[in-house]
Amino acid sequence: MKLSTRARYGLRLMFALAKNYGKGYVLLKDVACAEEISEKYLSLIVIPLRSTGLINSARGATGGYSLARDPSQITVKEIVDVLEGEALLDCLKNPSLCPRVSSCVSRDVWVLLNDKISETLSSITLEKLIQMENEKISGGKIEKGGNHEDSR
Amino acid sequence: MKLSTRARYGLRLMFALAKNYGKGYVLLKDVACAEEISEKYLSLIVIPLRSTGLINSARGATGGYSLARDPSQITVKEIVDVLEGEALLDCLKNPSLCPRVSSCVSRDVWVLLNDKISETLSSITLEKLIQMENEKISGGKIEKGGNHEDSR
DNA sequence: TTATTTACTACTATTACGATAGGAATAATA
DNA sequence: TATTATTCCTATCGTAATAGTAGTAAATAA
Repeated sequence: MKLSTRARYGLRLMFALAKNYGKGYVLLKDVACAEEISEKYLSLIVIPLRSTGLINSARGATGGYSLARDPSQITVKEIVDVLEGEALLDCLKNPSLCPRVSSCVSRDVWVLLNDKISETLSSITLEKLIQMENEKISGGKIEKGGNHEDSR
Repeated sequence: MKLSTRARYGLRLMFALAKNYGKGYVLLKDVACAEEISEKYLSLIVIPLRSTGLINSARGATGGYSLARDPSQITVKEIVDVLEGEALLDCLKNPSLCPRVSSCVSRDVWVLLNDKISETLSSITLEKLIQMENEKISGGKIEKGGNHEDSR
């Protein structure tokens, strides 16, 4: 039940692309630098995201990556599924793996949990994340009127 | 986001103890046999469950393990937390680990997910699991008298 | 004493994870 | 055409976690 860095980095990458949606390609180098992630490592993470059709890519000079769909049309679940695999447990997708599936109550727990996770992650789109960040910035900074230096 | 076998086996063990609650000690050997889990491996899993106070143990002949509390008072969350660690991510419990915590929107996603998982697992007690199994059995078998159809 | 059980410690094999390295393919541009 | 900048592909590697085995010590009821 630990979250892999793959998924975490992947989400940050997708978020960066989302913020640039409609403005052309984004360089992996720039994302890697801004997010302080190894560019090489990020370049591995990006591959499944591309082959699943979540992002587009263009080689060569002026190339880069861009979101394949509007940020409102991409959920965190899609990203996590690609980078982490869909199921919490193999017998969830593949019941034939275990002979005791039909009578297994503990499996029912995991099915339920898996559904809850899916539901939660499905409800969060990249657009929503952008909104969250905006609210965070305007909420954390000068709140109308009295101004003071922003921390950091 | 894979579930470890530790947690899965642990839940099955706890469930077995729950079904025997109030009837004395259960032998690890019996659980291991019934659940087709290596007794040795199970004997490792049982240790943290004991030291957290979820179960009691007694050595020697006529010894064994028993649930420390009523099945209605033990949630799946407690079991999972013991065997798998509480947080989906280190920076959730320990924000100081990451300098970008305050501005990190993706972290907010994981916080939200973590809460949902906790909430879900907290809502399932061992007693509930016993009920689920009973319904499963009576639902799958012949309905006595043919009166009420509890279609779950 | 003996049989039975938990408790403890050490070891091992396998896999997954996080990361690095080097170069090939592609495209813009000078 | 040569150069440069980028994605793309494959291979490798060290470390840690996971799943599991093994052997022995300690406790306890009979």
